[in-house]
Amino acid sequence: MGRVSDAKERLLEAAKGLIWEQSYGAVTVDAICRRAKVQKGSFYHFFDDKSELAVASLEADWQARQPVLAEIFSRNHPPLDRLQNFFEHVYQCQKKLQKECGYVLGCPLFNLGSEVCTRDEKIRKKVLALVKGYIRYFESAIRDAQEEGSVAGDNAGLKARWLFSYFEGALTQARIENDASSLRSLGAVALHLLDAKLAMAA
Amino acid sequence: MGRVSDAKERLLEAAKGLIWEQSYGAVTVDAICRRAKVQKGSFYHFFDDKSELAVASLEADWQARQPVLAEIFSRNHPPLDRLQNFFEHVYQCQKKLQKECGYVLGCPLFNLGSEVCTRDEKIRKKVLALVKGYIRYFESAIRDAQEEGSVAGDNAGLKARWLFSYFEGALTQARIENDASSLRSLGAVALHLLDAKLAMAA
DNA sequence: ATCATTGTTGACCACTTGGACAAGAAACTA
DNA sequence: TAGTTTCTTGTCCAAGTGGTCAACAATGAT
Repeated sequence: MGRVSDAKERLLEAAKGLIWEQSYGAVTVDAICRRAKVQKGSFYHFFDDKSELAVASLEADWQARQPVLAEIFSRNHPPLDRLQNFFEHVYQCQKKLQKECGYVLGCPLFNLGSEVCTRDEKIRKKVLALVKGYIRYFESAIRDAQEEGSVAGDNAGLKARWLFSYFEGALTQARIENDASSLRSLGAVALHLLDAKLAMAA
Repeated sequence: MGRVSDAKERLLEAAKGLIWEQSYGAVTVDAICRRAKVQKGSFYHFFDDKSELAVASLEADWQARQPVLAEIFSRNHPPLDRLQNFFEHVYQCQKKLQKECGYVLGCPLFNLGSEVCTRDEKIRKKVLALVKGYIRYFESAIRDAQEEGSVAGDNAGLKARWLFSYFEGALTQARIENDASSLRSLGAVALHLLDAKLAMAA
């Protein structure tokens, strides 16, 4: 088996944190190693370069979030509740970030994706794959809502994309403003956008 | 008067283009100078550093866009038409970018803003100021629409922010996907989001 | 115990980076 | 014409960059 170590996990965690707090381009390999308490030699033992680490860190983060997402979007909950709970969850996360690290950081996927998409095809592809994952959660909730009649129409795929765009736009704006308060109404606006029967109730 | 030159304008233009196509962090002072065909010494004659150039370039770009924006959002046009025309204009711009440079570039303000907002307060402030400019255009159109009865409610400020979030989210997603086609329905979704009386007509 | 595997260390390198600078060139002014 | 201001040029530098490497250390297998 050889020597064991959690250096790889520490690198993934450090990269995720630094890139989210700053940006992909602003974070150097040295800085990642410093935060992970790992020598640069070890870095290159585990990863070819920063780009590969970023992709791995996106995947690790996605995997780590699965339990929470699966619970929130579980079919045990009424479809519109799933969305409301998801948005509330995001709002709480961003508020917590603001309190703990001083910044509303927005969405790590979109931050990174929009930064490097014209220059790093691998990261771009990975971001797109994970974005699709989120949209599928949205879509299934919307479809179920449409089937039970709490949302109009039968275009769940389209509406999921609209909603996701609004969601990401709001997150990015919150990041730039460094103010999470506008995210409180994410769920209410979502109902509006979806043409929900109980619109503006929440 | 001393020696005259358009090097400053060339630098502004080069910076705008490079940062938009790539990202703030990926663009070096050398690269900007190369594209602008200006020596580095001249760069530092006009600007203190890259950050200051970026701010100046945002401002120059905003000024240059004013005539078009003023016309689109002129009170001569019916309020909902203003929004429809604006979104159509953006769609055409992004399609043109895709054709001419190979990439859908999204919004220069949000791209830059979300990248540097935690590390460069001056750029962040400038981005916020210009964002506010766009939202004010939205708000005035929405308010006029509400007054003439084509949009429900009296919360123009709020709705302008919702719409802007959706708009920016869609732009960023188009950038990451490198596909402008989803921006075609910007206007239609906007009517939906605003609770417009003639929703989905366009 | 020895051995292959796997992870660690820190020195090392070529290259790029932002930025300073002094000398010169172009324009306008007196 | 001489002088002043503004812009240009090319060189130079210290610091930081991504990335390599060979020697070393821990682990489990035989």
